[in-house]
Amino acid sequence: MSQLPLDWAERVWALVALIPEGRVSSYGKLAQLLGFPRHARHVGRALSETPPHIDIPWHRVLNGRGECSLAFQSEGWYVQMALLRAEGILPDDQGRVNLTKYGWQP
DNA sequence: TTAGTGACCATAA
DNA sequence: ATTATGGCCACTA
Repeated sequence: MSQLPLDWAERVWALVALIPEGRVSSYGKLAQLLGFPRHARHVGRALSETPPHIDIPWHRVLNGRGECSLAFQSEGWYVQMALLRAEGILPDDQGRVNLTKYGWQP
């Protein structure tokens, strides 16, 4: 299961669950909020290991440039794009989300 | 033990 | 605007 300390992953999931519909955040931002400013990679890792029964808005987490960090046009990429569009978050011409506009702060 | 990798990021040209 | 570079740290081989 979790290759990362379980408490860490659970903190990530709990924080992601707080992101309201129509807003987004980034890996680095979440790591910062959790008190580990340079651990962005571990936020991504925790999300990649989210068990199916944990229901959180993982699609609201993008990289620091407002882009989807999943492989371009991969299965997950399409899913994330669709979920974002479904809640009114529309990427710009470059396929990116404006973080200053949609970015979430607790 | 070392080297490579990754749903990352800040900074510098 | 874009690339390049160095840093980050847990995991794996």
